[in-house]
Amino acid sequence: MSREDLAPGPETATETTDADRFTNARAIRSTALFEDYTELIADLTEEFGEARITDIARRLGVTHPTANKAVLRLKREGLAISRPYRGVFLTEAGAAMAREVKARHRLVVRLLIAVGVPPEAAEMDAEGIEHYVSETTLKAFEAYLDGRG
Amino acid sequence: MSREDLAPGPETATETTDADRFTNARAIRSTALFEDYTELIADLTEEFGEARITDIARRLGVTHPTANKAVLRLKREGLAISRPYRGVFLTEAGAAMAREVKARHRLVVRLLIAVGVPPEAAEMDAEGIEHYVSETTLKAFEAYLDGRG
DNA sequence: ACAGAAATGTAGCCGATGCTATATTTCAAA
DNA sequence: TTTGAAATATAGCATCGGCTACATTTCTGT
Repeated sequence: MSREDLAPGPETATETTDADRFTNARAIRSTALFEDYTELIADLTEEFGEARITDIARRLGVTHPTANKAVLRLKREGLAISRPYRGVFLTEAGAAMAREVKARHRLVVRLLIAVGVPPEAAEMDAEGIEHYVSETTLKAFEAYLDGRG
Repeated sequence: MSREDLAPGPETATETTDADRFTNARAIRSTALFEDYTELIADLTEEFGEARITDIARRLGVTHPTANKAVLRLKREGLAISRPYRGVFLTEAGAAMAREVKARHRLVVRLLIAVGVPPEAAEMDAEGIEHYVSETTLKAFEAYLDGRG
């Protein structure tokens, strides 16, 4: 006996299922770390002219071996480049991701503040929320902030 | 030479640092899965009187060994109980988590829709966002939805 | 009652993401 | 210039969360 026989549930035909949503969330979870790293490397490069492993690690609150391993993955994915014992730099793809993430971050913070969230909490929560905001939702946020919401 | 010497940055004294935010986000990431499972087990129990591994797996879009392992972790954490080859049930702690998560989920979806996000996108994005919404932000959402925003 | 189907459990693999401990290299100051 | 400190790299460990393959148990229909 399958449960669908007993209770088809609200979803029919082409609707989005629970599984779709969870699968989507899992996919995002796996890219969130890359987004954090590219954004941070962009920040550090702007501030200091380069992003050093030690600084990356300190800003993220992890040990440097952890940061180093993550940078290896970034390089493998074509998002960053670096030479041994030297700073890390973003590729064009990495820089593009960083710009995109930063824009999303700012928009999420602005929206949270606009609906009454204290700035400190908005910054804190945005750090996690930003990764899950879709293009559609982003557009809606923009419209809302432009007073058309 | 440490970078703090060159650029103290905006944070001083008791302010929240980047590292604090990222550490917070990582902590949440590690509980997000438990929240998904407890919420789902609560739903299935209400619908069918029990939550079976196969149904949990299908709803989450994972294989049953994956669901089984997660349930083992839930049991280890005191959030669920089960006997071999039988359905899974929440402990009081698990049920409390489920109630809390469900309330948060509904509130996030309502807020997203209120600021103009299409319901379908709101449901999709809420699945990830809900885990990162703090108590403070939740209160702000409530106030906003009550027209006091 | 029993055979086959369905559900559940277990073993073992993999990659991601954290850690500590230990090289190695670079940098800075005497 | 050289030497000690700082930064970086690497090795090895653990857990999580996904998978496939296979064993076991329960359920169901004849």
